Amino acid sequence: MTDSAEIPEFPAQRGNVYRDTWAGQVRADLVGTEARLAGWVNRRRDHGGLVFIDLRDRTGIVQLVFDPDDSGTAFELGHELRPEDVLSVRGPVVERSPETVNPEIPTGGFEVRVAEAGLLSDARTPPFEIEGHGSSEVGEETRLRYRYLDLRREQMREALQLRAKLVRAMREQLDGEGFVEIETPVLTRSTPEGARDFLVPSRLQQASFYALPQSPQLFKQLLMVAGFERYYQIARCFRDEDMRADRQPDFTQLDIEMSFVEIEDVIAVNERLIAHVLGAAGIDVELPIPRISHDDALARYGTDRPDVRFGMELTDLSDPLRETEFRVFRGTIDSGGVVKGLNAGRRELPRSELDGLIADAQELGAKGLVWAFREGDGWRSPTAKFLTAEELAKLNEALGAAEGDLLLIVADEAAVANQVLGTLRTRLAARWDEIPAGSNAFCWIVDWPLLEWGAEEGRWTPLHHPFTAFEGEIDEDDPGSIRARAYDLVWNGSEIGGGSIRISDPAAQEQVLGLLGIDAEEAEARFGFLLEALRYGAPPHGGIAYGIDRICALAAGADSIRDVIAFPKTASGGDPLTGAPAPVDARQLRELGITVRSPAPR
RNA sequence: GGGGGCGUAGCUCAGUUGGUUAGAGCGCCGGCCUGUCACGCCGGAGGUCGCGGGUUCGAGUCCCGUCGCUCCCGCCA
Repeated sequence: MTDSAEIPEFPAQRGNVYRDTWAGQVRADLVGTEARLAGWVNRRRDHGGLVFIDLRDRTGIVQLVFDPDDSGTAFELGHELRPEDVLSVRGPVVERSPETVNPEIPTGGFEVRVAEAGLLSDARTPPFEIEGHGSSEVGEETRLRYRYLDLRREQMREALQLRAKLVRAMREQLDGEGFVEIETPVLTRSTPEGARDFLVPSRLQQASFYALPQSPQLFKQLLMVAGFERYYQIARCFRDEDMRADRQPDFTQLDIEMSFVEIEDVIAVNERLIAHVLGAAGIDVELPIPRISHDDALARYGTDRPDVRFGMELTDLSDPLRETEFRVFRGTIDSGGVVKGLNAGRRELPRSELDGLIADAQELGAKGLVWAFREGDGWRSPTAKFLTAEELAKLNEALGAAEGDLLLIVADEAAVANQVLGTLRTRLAARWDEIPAGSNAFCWIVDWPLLEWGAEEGRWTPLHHPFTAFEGEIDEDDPGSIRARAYDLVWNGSEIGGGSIRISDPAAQEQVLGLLGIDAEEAEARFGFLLEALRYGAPPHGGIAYGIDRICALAAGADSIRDVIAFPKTASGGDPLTGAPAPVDARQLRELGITVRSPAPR
């Protein structure tokens, strides 16, 4: 942060009772003027006869000098100050003498000599240091318990301010393209399908419940029927599923829908949008964003959200091995599975790390993992003895293996092989620094199947949602072959957005619901309002929804979306700060007609 | 629902094969210090080793249970 050219824009503070200058604003142009600042004591360096205080506000840090020659009373106060005390000061901005300049901070060439100071709030010693000592990170639970202190840290201040900037850029771009921002309800109706709903009991209609929206999907389609044509919303959404580093029970979506559009129209608008939004974070997006078909993504990267910043693509080795005598491979192929390989490049790995890779593969669901190093025309590998020289040569060729390359091979059901190798691919690339630092790669995943067979449910289930439009006619005998008019946007291996053209023909909608095992009666009960609306003149329409938390986390370089959410929840859905979720008064429950057995209400 | 990791001072952590009074850095408190910026120097306080039970002459350490945090799988239309 030594780039003094970049002076952030701070709101004017003239006329404010406590402050006319932000800490981060103390620069050359203020030298010789008198400034009033207010903020928190970041650090104190007390030299006995001279006290330095680093004053922190939202914009940065500036050094205050408390010198008895300037003001005896202020000096006395300076002596008493402790970290996180809230302070207001007045005094001249001066340039520091050359030997006292601190090149580490933007305001390091200047300081404020305090003529007058007031303690606005006496702070208790914080449970952790706001500006810590580098490497040691405070535990997440402690951070969340005192989130208001955690948010004082530079990293969190900047993350939330970046988030605000990105959201502003979203509105700028969409407003400029004629979109209308419209709010949809948070208390709405459960439309079971997909994720588990959060339910809210109705007091006025007991035994009935609202559901919090998993997305504004149906409302935005109704808005298209209503003729708004271009809609967006920064929408809070709720899903009662288990958490991850990139999943919270409540999260924020940029929800967009457009009428009279086809895939190309939606993609064009969204490429401009994403370029503008990420441009606000200083990230260049090269347009057009490349497209990869869903099948290709699985074949080459083992996942429908591939990280395309690096190669190490997967190779299907089933063909060269179709006649092999090696039972592990042959058996898998004969029973409909695949043998897939990954050329991890030239590596020297000790046996212990190779064993570790096998353990990783097993943890991910594989029965095992074959490793090999190309050596001459064959392999150095425990598995080499089971394969003929001819097979080894074919495999080396298929994998593009050069001398010394490490080859990793999984034989399993296609889904397992892809999951294992796809995960190892990204893990190993990260471990071996194969991902160019600071690089960004985007891709659209297109040409999705509409449905997949849900073995657990024993029926076909949508890959996106039941309102996704499809290509051509529906083949009732082969639902798996139907292609969806859907697209996902993937950034560095994270799915940041997904959408589709929607079904605007009520008959087609009923047909798809039928494939999902929802008959006309049930469809009417659950989605009747949508089907009815579609009968009153629905334009062709489609849209997309972005995970704002994920976009911000990626833009901020954060490992978890919790670092770009002001008050996130823990992995068990709790908030250590407020104590939510919590029992409620017995009276509240009585009013709702709810009986709770355990834990006992207060 | 399943698997991995973690839980010791306010914070971040170390703690040997089960063995005397559980340590370090930072922070905190007191003193000294007029150019520091992770200020420095001297001194000091601070512990239910997550919680409960068990084994043992003896448990931070071993066993069982439980709670919490975290990562992953399942799940997330």
